Amino acid sequence: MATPGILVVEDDEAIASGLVRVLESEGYAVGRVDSGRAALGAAGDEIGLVVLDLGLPDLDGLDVCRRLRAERSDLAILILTARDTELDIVAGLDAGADDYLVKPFRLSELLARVRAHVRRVDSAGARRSDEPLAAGQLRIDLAARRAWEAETELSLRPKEFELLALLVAEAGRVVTRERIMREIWDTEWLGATKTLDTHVLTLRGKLGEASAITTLRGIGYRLDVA
Amino acid sequence: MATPGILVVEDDEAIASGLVRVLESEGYAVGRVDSGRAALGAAGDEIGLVVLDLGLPDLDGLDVCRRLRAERSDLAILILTARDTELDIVAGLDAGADDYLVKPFRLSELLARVRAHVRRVDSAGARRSDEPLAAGQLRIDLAARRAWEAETELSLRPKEFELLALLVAEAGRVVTRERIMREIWDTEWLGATKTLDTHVLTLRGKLGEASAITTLRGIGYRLDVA
DNA sequence: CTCGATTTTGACCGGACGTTGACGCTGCGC
DNA sequence: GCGCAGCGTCAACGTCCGGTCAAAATCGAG
Repeated sequence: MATPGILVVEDDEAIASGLVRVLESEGYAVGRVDSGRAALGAAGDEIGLVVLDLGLPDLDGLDVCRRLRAERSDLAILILTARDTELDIVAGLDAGADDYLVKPFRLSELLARVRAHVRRVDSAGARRSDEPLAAGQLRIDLAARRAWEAETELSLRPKEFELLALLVAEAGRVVTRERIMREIWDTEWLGATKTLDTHVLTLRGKLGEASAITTLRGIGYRLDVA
Repeated sequence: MATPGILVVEDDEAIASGLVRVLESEGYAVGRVDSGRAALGAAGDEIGLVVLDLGLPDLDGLDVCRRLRAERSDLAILILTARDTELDIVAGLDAGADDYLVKPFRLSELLARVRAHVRRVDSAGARRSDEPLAAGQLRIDLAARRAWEAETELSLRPKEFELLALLVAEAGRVVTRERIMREIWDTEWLGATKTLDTHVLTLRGKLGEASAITTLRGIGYRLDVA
């Protein structure tokens, strides 16, 4: 499982299937249940993120949240609700939720937050941390957050590491600027900013001859290894 | 089916005939019906995209959408409507729509989206994007964005690459100037401009003897391989 | 709060790339 | 054979995109 699965817990048919469709179109593996009890049963190891509606028919949503948190400390929980008072939000976060979205919400905002949580879960080690990432001389240990070129370890800063990991994962293929910005900086706004360029620059400086980051003008970058 | 047909479902006479006219002038095969019931009957295999207005006289538009989706999972559905709240959009996407356009919309935006969907439907059916494209000595890797002739890699600029990819994909068949301008330059304005000619020129210079770009006077170009 | 590490910004530069326009060529209809 | 329209060819130009670097802002540990 490259990306962890998402479980949608929502009893309103229209909203639920809409959410599932949108999330699936983003490439996530999505499961869906319509009650709190079912949620507790369905949140297996393959689930990395739960999108939880609070207005459930059987159990209290916050209670479900607490139990999920108790079972799986590494799970990301995103609460959806119509209640927006400060107290509600505090209660939700206290119950172990990682995030809180008030209905009606904008889809783009939900997706942005889902991306953020998936990324967090991804790199926190819920992912097959031993799934060895490599290309040519480059080896990457996501769990330990370390990278080697041949036998020498690279000294990378956090963002540099994420960028290199993405490029290695897609070695030989073009990775668009848009995608990089989305996955590492969580934004689509790729206007006049030199952030990506600068990081590519420093990465190039730290890589040897055997690994080259090729620029595809107007498109993105591609990691080419000997 | 080179380009999938488009079905316009709209009961307002003025809007409908306007849409049909514009889409036809873009080179699409366009059908038109003015009721939900007729839409369900008219959406045959030759239809790749349905432009669906939600304010229909007989059936509920979302219902039509759901039924279309149930019958043809590969169909692209673009909804037109005056309702623009987030909930409406979620409901629309839930009903199986792929896209959503709020009236009043700009024609250019509609056309851009139609293009995007047609492209998707087009390529989803035939080839996978990571499947290497080839014709004769020419090989093209869309994912890596590289091209080879025999064993030597070609050094192509962005537009040249896209042009060659299109020609290779249609190798042996004529590709009209109109289509090239639409797919690569996203415009139909093929008046007095030497842009295409120049790119064909440079491409010819970079290709060897085994691959020839034949000119079809007044029509377009055809890639002929040994 | 302070300091150092890390990230982001902004200015500047260089060059690749796309486009244009003038001119020459060629096929095709008359 | 003539002329026209469509295409080939080439050099030149303007634009946009990415590379580069230093300085500023932000973050995070202590």
